[in-house]
Amino acid sequence: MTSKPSGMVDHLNAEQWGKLSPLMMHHGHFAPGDIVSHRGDLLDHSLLLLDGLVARKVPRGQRARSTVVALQFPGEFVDLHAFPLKKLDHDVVSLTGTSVARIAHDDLHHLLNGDVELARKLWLMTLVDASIHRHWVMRNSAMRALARVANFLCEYDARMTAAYAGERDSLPFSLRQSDIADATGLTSVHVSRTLRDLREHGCCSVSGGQLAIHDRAGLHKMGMFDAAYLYMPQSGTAL
Amino acid sequence: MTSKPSGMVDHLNAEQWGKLSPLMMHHGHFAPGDIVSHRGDLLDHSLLLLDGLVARKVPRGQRARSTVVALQFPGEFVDLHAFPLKKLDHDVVSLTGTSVARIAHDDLHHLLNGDVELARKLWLMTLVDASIHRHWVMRNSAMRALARVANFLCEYDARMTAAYAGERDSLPFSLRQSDIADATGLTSVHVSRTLRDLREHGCCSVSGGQLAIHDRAGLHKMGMFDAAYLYMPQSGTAL
DNA sequence: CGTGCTTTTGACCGTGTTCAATGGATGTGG
DNA sequence: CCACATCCATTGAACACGGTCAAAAGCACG
Repeated sequence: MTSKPSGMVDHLNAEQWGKLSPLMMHHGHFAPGDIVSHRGDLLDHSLLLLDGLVARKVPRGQRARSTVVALQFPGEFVDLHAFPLKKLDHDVVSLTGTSVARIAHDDLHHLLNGDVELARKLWLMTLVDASIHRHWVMRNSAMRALARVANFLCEYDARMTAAYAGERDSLPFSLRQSDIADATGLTSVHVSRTLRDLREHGCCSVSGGQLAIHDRAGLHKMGMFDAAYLYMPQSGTAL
Repeated sequence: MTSKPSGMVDHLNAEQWGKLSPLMMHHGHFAPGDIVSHRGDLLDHSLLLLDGLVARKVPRGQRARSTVVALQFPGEFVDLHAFPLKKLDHDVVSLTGTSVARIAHDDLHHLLNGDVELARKLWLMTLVDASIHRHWVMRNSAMRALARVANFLCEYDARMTAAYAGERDSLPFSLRQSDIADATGLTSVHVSRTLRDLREHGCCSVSGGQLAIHDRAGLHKMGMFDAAYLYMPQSGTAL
Protein backbone atom coordinates (compact mmCIF):
# COMPACT_ATOMS: atom_id res chain seq x y z
CA MET A 1 0.00 0.00 0.00
CA THR A 2 1.36 3.35 -1.07
CA SER A 3 0.93 6.10 1.52
CA LYS A 4 -0.28 9.36 0.11
CA PRO A 5 2.49 11.81 -0.71
CA SER A 6 1.93 15.56 -0.44
CA GLY A 7 2.15 17.98 -3.33
CA MET A 8 0.29 17.62 -6.59
CA VAL A 9 -1.73 14.60 -5.44
CA ASP A 10 -3.30 16.79 -2.77
CA HIS A 11 -5.70 17.67 -5.56
CA LEU A 12 -7.22 14.26 -4.81
CA ASN A 13 -9.39 13.81 -1.75
CA ALA A 14 -8.99 10.87 0.62
CA GLU A 15 -11.62 8.77 -1.11
CA GLN A 16 -10.08 9.31 -4.52
CA TRP A 17 -6.64 8.43 -3.23
CA GLY A 18 -8.20 5.37 -1.64
CA LYS A 19 -9.35 4.20 -5.05
CA LEU A 20 -6.14 5.00 -6.85
CA SER A 21 -3.49 3.73 -4.46
CA PRO A 22 -4.48 0.04 -4.51
CA LEU A 23 -3.64 0.05 -8.22
CA MET A 24 -0.10 1.12 -7.49
CA MET A 25 1.30 -2.04 -5.97
CA HIS A 26 4.55 -2.11 -7.90
CA HIS A 27 7.19 0.25 -6.65
CA GLY A 28 10.35 0.95 -8.57
CA HIS A 29 13.67 2.67 -8.09
CA PHE A 30 15.98 4.54 -10.39
CA ALA A 31 19.53 5.77 -10.06
CA PRO A 32 20.74 9.23 -11.09
CA GLY A 33 20.91 9.43 -14.87
CA ASP A 34 18.66 6.45 -15.53
CA ILE A 35 16.32 6.93 -18.46
CA VAL A 36 12.89 6.02 -17.16
CA SER A 37 11.33 6.01 -20.62
CA HIS A 38 12.46 6.95 -24.07
CA ARG A 39 10.89 9.36 -26.48
CA GLY A 40 8.52 7.41 -28.70
CA ASP A 41 8.22 4.35 -26.46
CA LEU A 42 4.79 2.79 -26.33
CA LEU A 43 3.79 3.07 -22.68
CA ASP A 44 1.28 0.84 -20.91
CA HIS A 45 1.68 2.40 -17.48
CA SER A 46 2.39 5.68 -15.71
CA LEU A 47 4.51 6.50 -12.69
CA LEU A 48 3.81 8.52 -9.58
CA LEU A 49 6.99 10.00 -8.16
CA LEU A 50 7.34 9.23 -4.45
CA ASP A 51 10.84 10.52 -3.84
CA GLY A 52 13.59 12.21 -5.82
CA LEU A 53 13.56 14.38 -8.92
CA VAL A 54 12.72 13.53 -12.51
CA ALA A 55 13.23 15.57 -15.67
CA ARG A 56 11.54 15.52 -19.04
CA LYS A 57 14.23 16.05 -21.62
CA VAL A 58 14.20 16.75 -25.31
CA PRO A 59 17.38 15.33 -26.86
CA ARG A 60 19.02 17.57 -29.48
CA GLY A 61 21.62 15.84 -31.58
CA GLN A 62 24.64 13.97 -30.29
CA ARG A 63 26.90 16.85 -29.45
CA ALA A 64 24.54 19.25 -27.69
CA ARG A 65 23.12 18.81 -24.20
CA SER A 66 19.44 17.98 -24.14
CA THR A 67 16.93 20.56 -22.99
CA VAL A 68 15.01 20.04 -19.77
CA VAL A 69 11.42 20.99 -20.61
CA ALA A 70 9.92 19.99 -17.26
CA LEU A 71 10.82 18.87 -13.77
CA GLN A 72 8.72 16.58 -11.60
CA PHE A 73 8.66 16.62 -7.81
CA PRO A 74 7.43 14.00 -5.36
CA GLY A 75 3.67 13.70 -5.36
CA GLU A 76 3.48 14.33 -9.10
CA PHE A 77 2.94 11.90 -11.95
CA VAL A 78 5.95 11.94 -14.22
CA ASP A 79 4.16 10.72 -17.33
CA LEU A 80 0.42 10.67 -16.73
CA HIS A 81 0.01 12.26 -20.15
CA ALA A 82 1.17 8.94 -21.60
CA PHE A 83 -2.22 7.52 -20.62
CA PRO A 84 -4.17 9.32 -23.36
CA LEU A 85 -1.17 10.00 -25.62
CA LYS A 86 0.42 6.53 -25.42
CA LYS A 87 3.70 7.83 -26.83
CA LEU A 88 5.71 10.68 -25.44
CA ASP A 89 7.52 13.38 -27.31
CA HIS A 90 10.41 13.47 -24.81
CA ASP A 91 12.61 11.30 -22.62
CA VAL A 92 11.91 10.86 -18.92
CA VAL A 93 15.12 10.88 -16.92
CA SER A 94 15.80 10.32 -13.25
CA LEU A 95 18.04 13.11 -11.93
CA THR A 96 18.55 11.66 -8.47
CA GLY A 97 17.92 8.39 -6.80
CA THR A 98 14.15 8.13 -7.19
CA SER A 99 11.36 5.88 -6.05
CA VAL A 100 8.13 5.59 -7.98
CA ALA A 101 4.79 3.83 -7.81
CA ARG A 102 3.57 2.23 -11.00
CA ILE A 103 0.00 2.19 -12.28
CA ALA A 104 -1.02 0.16 -15.32
CA HIS A 105 -3.04 1.99 -17.96
CA ASP A 106 -5.49 -0.92 -18.15
CA ASP A 107 -6.24 -0.62 -14.45
CA LEU A 108 -6.49 3.14 -14.71
CA HIS A 109 -8.80 2.77 -17.67
CA HIS A 110 -11.24 0.62 -15.72
CA LEU A 111 -11.06 2.79 -12.64
CA LEU A 112 -11.73 6.00 -14.54
CA ASN A 113 -14.61 4.46 -16.46
CA GLY A 114 -16.40 4.21 -13.15
CA ASP A 115 -15.38 7.52 -11.64
CA VAL A 116 -15.85 10.62 -13.74
CA GLU A 117 -14.79 12.94 -10.92
CA LEU A 118 -11.48 11.18 -10.45
CA ALA A 119 -10.87 11.26 -14.18
CA ARG A 120 -11.44 15.00 -14.12
CA LYS A 121 -8.97 15.37 -11.25
CA LEU A 122 -6.27 13.52 -13.17
CA TRP A 123 -7.04 15.65 -16.20
CA LEU A 124 -6.63 18.70 -13.99
CA MET A 125 -3.24 17.52 -12.76
CA THR A 126 -1.96 17.31 -16.33
CA LEU A 127 -3.35 20.78 -16.95
CA VAL A 128 -1.33 22.12 -14.05
CA ASP A 129 1.71 20.62 -15.77
CA ALA A 130 0.69 22.54 -18.88
CA SER A 131 0.36 25.75 -16.90
CA ILE A 132 3.87 25.24 -15.60
CA HIS A 133 5.06 24.64 -19.16
CA ARG A 134 3.59 28.00 -20.17
CA HIS A 135 5.38 29.65 -17.30
CA TRP A 136 8.63 28.08 -18.44
CA VAL A 137 8.06 29.46 -21.94
CA MET A 138 7.60 32.90 -20.41
CA ARG A 139 10.55 32.56 -18.08
CA ASN A 140 13.01 31.32 -20.67
CA SER A 141 11.78 33.74 -23.33
CA ALA A 142 11.30 36.97 -21.46
CA MET A 143 13.46 37.01 -18.34
CA ARG A 144 17.15 37.85 -18.10
CA ALA A 145 19.55 35.39 -16.55
CA LEU A 146 19.46 36.68 -12.97
CA ALA A 147 15.68 36.88 -12.76
CA ARG A 148 15.38 33.63 -14.66
CA VAL A 149 17.49 31.62 -12.26
CA ALA A 150 15.91 33.34 -9.25
CA ASN A 151 12.47 32.48 -10.55
CA PHE A 152 13.53 28.92 -11.20
CA LEU A 153 14.73 28.59 -7.62
CA CYS A 154 11.50 30.11 -6.31
CA GLU A 155 9.57 27.46 -8.19
CA TYR A 156 11.85 24.78 -6.83
CA ASP A 157 11.27 26.11 -3.32
CA ALA A 158 7.50 26.26 -3.75
CA ARG A 159 7.11 22.80 -5.25
CA MET A 160 9.56 21.22 -2.86
CA THR A 161 7.75 22.84 0.06
CA ALA A 162 4.47 21.45 -1.24
CA ALA A 163 6.01 18.01 -1.71
CA TYR A 164 7.45 17.83 1.80
CA ALA A 165 4.81 19.96 3.53
CA GLY A 166 6.61 22.58 5.55
CA GLU A 167 8.51 25.69 4.61
CA ARG A 168 12.18 25.60 5.43
CA ASP A 169 15.13 27.88 4.93
CA SER A 170 17.30 25.09 3.71
CA LEU A 171 16.13 22.34 1.39
CA PRO A 172 17.70 19.37 -0.30
CA PHE A 173 18.96 20.35 -3.74
CA SER A 174 20.63 17.72 -5.83
CA LEU A 175 20.55 19.47 -9.20
CA ARG A 176 23.89 20.22 -10.76
CA GLN A 177 24.48 23.63 -12.26
CA SER A 178 24.38 22.03 -15.69
CA ASP A 179 20.87 20.79 -14.89
CA ILE A 180 19.80 24.32 -14.01
CA ALA A 181 21.42 25.42 -17.25
CA ASP A 182 19.50 22.84 -19.29
CA ALA A 183 16.26 23.95 -17.65
CA THR A 184 16.77 27.69 -17.99
CA GLY A 185 18.34 27.83 -21.42
CA LEU A 186 21.65 29.19 -20.14
CA THR A 187 25.13 27.70 -20.11
CA SER A 188 26.43 26.10 -16.95
CA VAL A 189 29.20 28.69 -16.89
CA HIS A 190 26.68 31.48 -16.74
CA VAL A 191 24.57 29.67 -14.17
CA SER A 192 27.65 29.56 -11.98
CA ARG A 193 28.12 33.32 -12.28
CA THR A 194 24.40 33.93 -11.71
CA LEU A 195 24.35 31.84 -8.55
CA ARG A 196 27.31 33.85 -7.30
CA ASP A 197 25.33 37.04 -7.94
CA LEU A 198 22.35 35.68 -6.00
CA ARG A 199 24.69 34.71 -3.19
CA GLU A 200 26.28 38.15 -3.12
CA HIS A 201 22.85 39.75 -3.12
CA GLY A 202 22.16 37.76 0.02
CA CYS A 203 19.21 35.91 -1.52
CA CYS A 204 20.27 32.28 -1.44
CA SER A 205 23.15 29.93 -1.87
CA VAL A 206 23.58 26.41 -3.20
CA SER A 207 26.17 24.13 -1.72
CA GLY A 208 26.60 20.63 -0.41
CA GLY A 209 23.36 19.45 -1.96
CA GLN A 210 21.38 22.09 -0.08
CA LEU A 211 19.63 25.22 -1.23
CA ALA A 212 19.84 27.77 1.59
CA ILE A 213 17.31 30.57 1.30
CA HIS A 214 18.56 33.61 3.15
CA ASP A 215 15.99 36.13 2.01
CA ARG A 216 12.88 34.54 0.51
CA ALA A 217 11.12 37.86 -0.07
CA GLY A 218 14.18 39.21 -1.81
CA LEU A 219 14.50 36.13 -3.96
CA HIS A 220 10.83 36.33 -4.95
CA LYS A 221 11.25 39.97 -5.88
CA MET A 222 14.38 39.32 -7.86
CA GLY A 223 12.62 36.50 -9.73
CA MET A 224 9.29 38.36 -10.02
CA PHE A 225 7.76 35.23 -8.58
CA ASP A 226 4.01 34.72 -8.27
CA ALA A 227 3.00 31.15 -7.47
CA ALA A 228 -0.48 31.41 -9.01
CA TYR A 229 0.49 29.38 -12.07
CA LEU A 230 1.25 26.37 -9.85
CA TYR A 231 -2.44 26.00 -8.94
CA MET A 232 -1.50 24.66 -5.51
CA PRO A 233 -4.36 22.61 -4.02
CA GLN A 234 -4.22 24.29 -0.64
CA SER A 235 -3.96 27.85 -1.92
CA GLY A 236 -7.55 27.66 -3.16
CA THR A 237 -8.64 30.77 -4.97
CA ALA A 238 -5.23 32.19 -5.76
CA LEU A 239 -5.84 32.98 -9.39
CA MET B 1 -25.31 23.72 -36.31
CA THR B 2 -21.57 24.08 -36.37
CA SER B 3 -19.89 22.25 -39.25
CA LYS B 4 -16.82 20.33 -38.26
CA PRO B 5 -13.59 22.25 -38.79
CA SER B 6 -10.36 20.44 -39.65
CA GLY B 7 -7.25 20.41 -37.51
CA MET B 8 -7.15 19.50 -33.86
CA VAL B 9 -10.80 18.41 -33.73
CA ASP B 10 -9.98 15.69 -36.25
CA HIS B 11 -9.01 13.76 -33.13
CA LEU B 12 -12.77 13.33 -32.71
CA ASN B 13 -14.63 10.84 -34.86
CA ALA B 14 -17.90 11.70 -36.58
CA GLU B 15 -20.05 10.31 -33.78
CA GLN B 16 -18.16 12.28 -31.13
CA TRP B 17 -18.43 15.45 -33.14
CA GLY B 18 -22.12 14.71 -33.55
CA LYS B 19 -22.54 14.75 -29.80
CA LEU B 20 -20.42 17.80 -29.19
CA SER B 21 -21.54 20.17 -31.90
CA PRO B 22 -25.20 20.50 -30.81
CA LEU B 23 -23.91 22.06 -27.59
CA MET B 24 -22.18 24.82 -29.49
CA MET B 25 -25.15 26.83 -30.67
CA HIS B 26 -23.79 30.25 -29.80
CA HIS B 27 -21.27 31.64 -32.18
CA GLY B 28 -19.24 34.74 -31.45
CA HIS B 29 -16.88 37.10 -33.19
CA PHE B 30 -13.89 39.09 -32.08
CA ALA B 31 -11.89 41.88 -33.65
CA PRO B 32 -8.06 42.05 -33.75
CA GLY B 33 -6.75 42.93 -30.30
CA ASP B 34 -9.93 41.98 -28.43
CA ILE B 35 -9.30 40.27 -25.13
CA VAL B 36 -11.44 37.15 -25.16
CA SER B 37 -10.87 36.44 -21.50
CA HIS B 38 -8.72 37.85 -18.76
CA ARG B 39 -6.24 36.09 -16.54
CA GLY B 40 -8.05 35.03 -13.39
CA ASP B 41 -11.59 35.31 -14.78
CA LEU B 42 -13.97 32.63 -13.61
CA LEU B 43 -15.01 30.86 -16.79
CA ASP B 44 -18.24 28.91 -17.29
CA HIS B 45 -17.68 28.07 -20.93
CA SER B 46 -14.98 27.27 -23.46
CA LEU B 47 -14.53 28.33 -27.06
CA LEU B 48 -13.74 26.39 -30.19
CA LEU B 49 -11.92 28.52 -32.72
CA LEU B 50 -13.59 28.36 -36.13
CA ASP B 51 -11.64 31.01 -37.97
CA GLY B 52 -8.77 33.37 -37.26
CA LEU B 53 -5.91 33.28 -34.80
CA VAL B 54 -5.90 33.53 -31.01
CA ALA B 55 -2.96 33.96 -28.63
CA ARG B 56 -2.52 33.12 -24.98
CA LYS B 57 -0.55 35.96 -23.45
CA VAL B 58 1.13 36.45 -20.12
CA PRO B 59 1.12 40.16 -19.30
CA ARG B 60 4.39 41.45 -17.79
CA GLY B 61 4.12 44.87 -16.22
CA GLN B 62 2.88 48.02 -17.90
CA ARG B 63 5.93 48.92 -19.88
CA ALA B 64 6.96 45.60 -21.37
CA ARG B 65 5.17 43.72 -24.12
CA SER B 66 3.36 40.62 -22.97
CA THR B 67 4.71 37.20 -23.86
CA VAL B 68 2.80 34.94 -26.22
CA VAL B 69 2.94 31.50 -24.61
CA ALA B 70 0.65 29.77 -27.09
CA LEU B 71 -1.12 30.25 -30.39
CA GLN B 72 -4.41 28.63 -31.35
CA PHE B 73 -5.47 27.78 -34.88
CA PRO B 74 -8.91 27.02 -36.29
CA GLY B 75 -10.23 23.66 -35.17
CA GLU B 76 -8.61 24.05 -31.74
CA PHE B 77 -10.18 24.92 -28.42
CA VAL B 78 -8.69 28.16 -27.16
CA ASP B 79 -9.42 27.56 -23.48
CA LEU B 80 -10.63 24.01 -22.97
CA HIS B 81 -8.30 23.81 -19.97
CA ALA B 82 -10.64 26.26 -18.26
CA PHE B 83 -13.14 23.42 -17.93
CA PRO B 84 -11.23 21.61 -15.17
CA LEU B 85 -9.15 24.61 -14.05
CA LYS B 86 -11.97 27.18 -13.98
CA LYS B 87 -9.50 30.06 -13.86
CA LEU B 88 -6.72 30.68 -16.33
CA ASP B 89 -3.21 31.85 -15.65
CA HIS B 90 -3.08 33.94 -18.82
CA ASP B 91 -5.09 36.25 -21.06
CA VAL B 92 -6.73 35.00 -24.24
CA VAL B 93 -6.42 37.53 -27.04
CA SER B 94 -7.79 37.60 -30.54
CA LEU B 95 -5.00 38.45 -32.97
CA THR B 96 -7.18 38.68 -36.08
CA GLY B 97 -10.83 38.82 -36.79
CA THR B 98 -11.99 35.54 -35.31
CA SER B 99 -15.12 33.48 -35.11
CA VAL B 100 -15.71 31.00 -32.31
CA ALA B 101 -18.29 28.48 -31.15
CA ARG B 102 -19.19 28.53 -27.48
CA ILE B 103 -19.80 25.53 -25.27
CA ALA B 104 -21.08 25.87 -21.71
CA HIS B 105 -19.19 23.94 -19.05
CA ASP B 106 -22.47 22.70 -17.57
CA ASP B 107 -23.46 21.14 -20.88
CA LEU B 108 -19.99 19.72 -21.34
CA HIS B 109 -20.11 18.31 -17.83
CA HIS B 110 -23.30 16.39 -18.53
CA LEU B 111 -22.13 15.20 -21.91
CA LEU B 112 -18.80 13.91 -20.61
CA ASN B 113 -20.45 12.16 -17.67
CA GLY B 114 -22.11 9.92 -20.20
CA ASP B 115 -19.22 9.45 -22.60
CA VAL B 116 -15.89 8.42 -21.15
CA GLU B 117 -14.29 8.05 -24.55
CA LEU B 118 -15.14 11.57 -25.57
CA ALA B 119 -13.84 12.87 -22.25
CA ARG B 120 -10.57 11.11 -22.94
CA LYS B 121 -10.38 12.67 -26.40
CA LEU B 122 -10.82 16.15 -24.99
CA TRP B 123 -8.20 15.37 -22.38
CA LEU B 124 -5.92 14.28 -25.20
CA MET B 125 -6.45 17.52 -27.05
CA THR B 126 -5.28 19.52 -24.03
CA LEU B 127 -2.29 17.20 -23.78
CA VAL B 128 -1.33 18.03 -27.34
CA ASP B 129 -1.41 21.68 -26.29
CA ALA B 130 0.96 20.76 -23.48
CA SER B 131 3.27 18.96 -25.90
CA ILE B 132 3.37 22.09 -28.02
CA HIS B 133 4.17 24.12 -24.89
CA ARG B 134 7.12 21.85 -24.24
CA HIS B 135 8.32 22.36 -27.78
CA TRP B 136 8.08 26.10 -27.30
CA VAL B 137 10.18 25.83 -24.16
CA MET B 138 12.80 23.96 -26.15
CA ARG B 139 12.62 26.30 -29.12
CA ASN B 140 12.88 29.50 -27.14
CA SER B 141 15.53 28.10 -24.80
CA ALA B 142 17.84 26.20 -27.06
CA MET B 143 17.58 27.51 -30.61
CA ARG B 144 19.31 30.55 -32.07
CA ALA B 145 17.24 33.28 -33.68
CA LEU B 146 17.38 32.04 -37.27
CA ALA B 147 16.46 28.45 -36.44
CA ARG B 148 13.93 29.66 -33.89
CA VAL B 149 11.98 31.80 -36.33
CA ALA B 150 12.27 29.16 -39.05
CA ASN B 151 10.92 26.53 -36.67
CA PHE B 152 8.11 28.85 -35.63
CA LEU B 153 7.12 29.34 -39.26
CA CYS B 154 7.26 25.59 -39.88
CA GLU B 155 4.84 25.09 -37.02
CA TYR B 156 2.62 27.81 -38.40
CA ASP B 157 2.67 26.11 -41.79
CA ALA B 158 1.90 22.68 -40.36
CA ARG B 159 -0.95 23.78 -38.11
CA MET B 160 -2.41 26.08 -40.73
CA THR B 161 -2.25 23.29 -43.27
CA ALA B 162 -4.05 20.99 -40.83
CA ALA B 163 -6.66 23.65 -40.14
CA TYR B 164 -7.45 24.31 -43.77
CA ALA B 165 -6.67 20.85 -45.10
CA GLY B 166 -4.37 21.23 -48.06
CA GLU B 167 -0.72 22.10 -48.37
CA ARG B 168 -0.06 25.33 -50.16
CA ASP B 169 3.01 27.39 -50.99
CA SER B 170 1.37 30.58 -49.89
CA LEU B 171 -0.81 30.89 -46.83
CA PRO B 172 -2.64 33.70 -45.06
CA PHE B 173 -0.40 35.21 -42.41
CA SER B 174 -1.76 38.08 -40.38
CA LEU B 175 0.81 38.10 -37.58
CA ARG B 176 2.86 41.25 -37.23
CA GLN B 177 6.60 40.95 -36.68
CA SER B 178 6.07 42.08 -33.10
CA ASP B 179 3.72 39.11 -32.60
CA ILE B 180 6.42 36.76 -33.86
CA ALA B 181 8.81 38.53 -31.49
CA ASP B 182 6.49 38.04 -28.51
CA ALA B 183 6.14 34.36 -29.35
CA THR B 184 9.81 33.63 -29.96
CA GLY B 185 11.36 35.74 -27.22
CA LEU B 186 13.16 38.03 -29.64
CA THR B 187 12.77 41.73 -30.34
CA SER B 188 10.77 42.84 -33.34
CA VAL B 189 13.90 44.48 -34.69
CA HIS B 190 15.71 41.18 -34.72
CA VAL B 191 12.71 39.35 -36.16
CA SER B 192 12.85 41.79 -39.05
CA ARG B 193 16.51 40.98 -39.65
CA THR B 194 15.87 37.26 -39.28
CA LEU B 195 13.03 37.28 -41.78
CA ARG B 196 15.33 39.06 -44.21
CA ASP B 197 17.89 36.28 -43.72
CA LEU B 198 15.26 33.62 -44.41
CA ARG B 199 14.20 35.52 -47.51
CA GLU B 200 17.79 35.81 -48.74
CA HIS B 201 18.33 32.10 -48.10
CA GLY B 202 15.40 31.50 -50.45
CA CYS B 203 13.34 29.76 -47.77
CA CYS B 204 10.27 31.92 -47.40
CA SER B 205 9.02 35.47 -47.32
CA VAL B 206 6.31 37.31 -45.48
CA SER B 207 4.48 40.18 -47.12
CA GLY B 208 1.03 41.48 -47.75
CA GLY B 209 -0.51 39.21 -45.15
CA GLN B 210 0.83 36.11 -46.88
CA LEU B 211 3.57 33.67 -45.96
CA ALA B 212 5.13 32.43 -49.17
CA ILE B 213 7.10 29.24 -48.77
CA HIS B 214 9.70 28.97 -51.50
CA ASP B 215 11.63 25.98 -50.19
CA ARG B 216 9.75 23.97 -47.61
CA ALA B 217 12.49 21.36 -47.24
CA GLY B 218 15.08 24.06 -46.75
CA LEU B 219 12.93 25.83 -44.19
CA HIS B 220 12.40 22.60 -42.27
CA LYS B 221 16.12 21.94 -42.28
CA MET B 222 16.94 25.45 -41.16
CA GLY B 223 14.43 25.16 -38.32
CA MET B 224 15.31 21.53 -37.50
CA PHE B 225 11.61 20.88 -37.77
CA ASP B 226 10.04 17.54 -36.89
CA ALA B 227 6.25 17.65 -36.60
CA ALA B 228 5.99 14.67 -34.23
CA TYR B 229 5.25 16.90 -31.23
CA LEU B 230 2.07 18.13 -32.91
CA TYR B 231 0.48 14.67 -32.62
CA MET B 232 -1.46 15.28 -35.82
CA PRO B 233 -4.55 13.04 -35.98
CA GLN B 234 -3.94 11.89 -39.54
CA SER B 235 -0.22 11.22 -39.14
CA GLY B 236 -0.96 8.23 -36.94
CA THR B 237 2.13 6.57 -35.60
CA ALA B 238 4.58 9.39 -36.08
CA LEU B 239 6.14 9.30 -32.64
C1' DC C 1 46.59 9.75 -3.50
C1' DG C 2 45.16 9.68 -7.96
C1' DT C 3 40.99 9.82 -11.09
C1' DG C 4 36.91 11.92 -12.66
C1' DC C 5 33.31 15.17 -12.23
C1' DT C 6 31.58 19.69 -10.98
C1' DT C 7 32.30 24.42 -10.03
C1' DT C 8 34.77 28.57 -10.62
C1' DT C 9 37.37 32.08 -12.97
C1' DG C 10 39.35 34.74 -16.86
C1' DA C 11 39.64 36.60 -21.52
C1' DC C 12 37.52 37.17 -25.72
C1' DC C 13 33.89 37.28 -28.87
C1' DG C 14 29.28 37.10 -31.12
C1' DT C 15 24.38 37.20 -31.07
C1' DG C 16 20.82 39.86 -30.20
C1' DT C 17 19.26 44.37 -27.71
C1' DT C 18 18.65 49.15 -27.44
C1' DC C 19 17.89 53.50 -29.18
C1' DA C 20 16.84 56.34 -32.82
C1' DA C 21 15.91 57.70 -37.34
C1' DT C 22 13.87 56.64 -41.88
C1' DG C 23 10.68 54.83 -45.11
C1' DG C 24 6.37 52.76 -46.64
C1' DA C 25 1.66 51.79 -46.40
C1' DT C 26 -2.94 52.96 -45.04
C1' DG C 27 -6.41 55.94 -43.58
C1' DT C 28 -8.63 60.58 -42.44
C1' DG C 29 -10.14 65.16 -42.74
C1' DG C 30 -9.58 69.70 -44.93
C1' DC D 1 -6.28 65.55 -53.99
C1' DC D 2 -3.12 66.49 -50.72
C1' DA D 3 -1.39 67.30 -45.92
C1' DC D 4 -1.09 64.68 -41.90
C1' DA D 5 -1.31 61.07 -38.55
C1' DT D 6 -0.59 56.34 -37.48
C1' DC D 7 1.21 52.02 -37.60
C1' DC D 8 4.56 48.81 -39.07
C1' DA D 9 8.90 47.38 -41.25
C1' DT D 10 13.58 48.46 -41.99
C1' DT D 11 18.19 50.12 -41.22
C1' DG D 12 22.32 51.74 -38.66
C1' DA D 13 25.43 52.33 -34.72
C1' DA D 14 26.78 51.25 -30.16
C1' DC D 15 26.69 48.19 -26.60
C1' DA D 16 25.67 44.52 -23.22
C1' DC D 17 24.42 40.07 -22.04
C1' DG D 18 25.56 35.77 -22.23
C1' DG D 19 28.35 32.21 -24.95
C1' DT D 20 32.67 29.97 -25.91
C1' DC D 21 37.04 28.23 -24.91
C1' DA D 22 40.45 26.98 -21.75
C1' DA D 23 42.60 26.45 -17.49
C1' DA D 24 42.48 25.81 -12.59
C1' DA D 25 40.51 24.70 -8.32
C1' DG D 26 37.33 21.87 -5.34
C1' DC D 27 35.50 17.75 -4.11
C1' DA D 28 34.10 12.84 -3.88
C1' DC D 29 35.24 8.20 -4.34
C1' DG D 30 37.95 4.14 -5.01
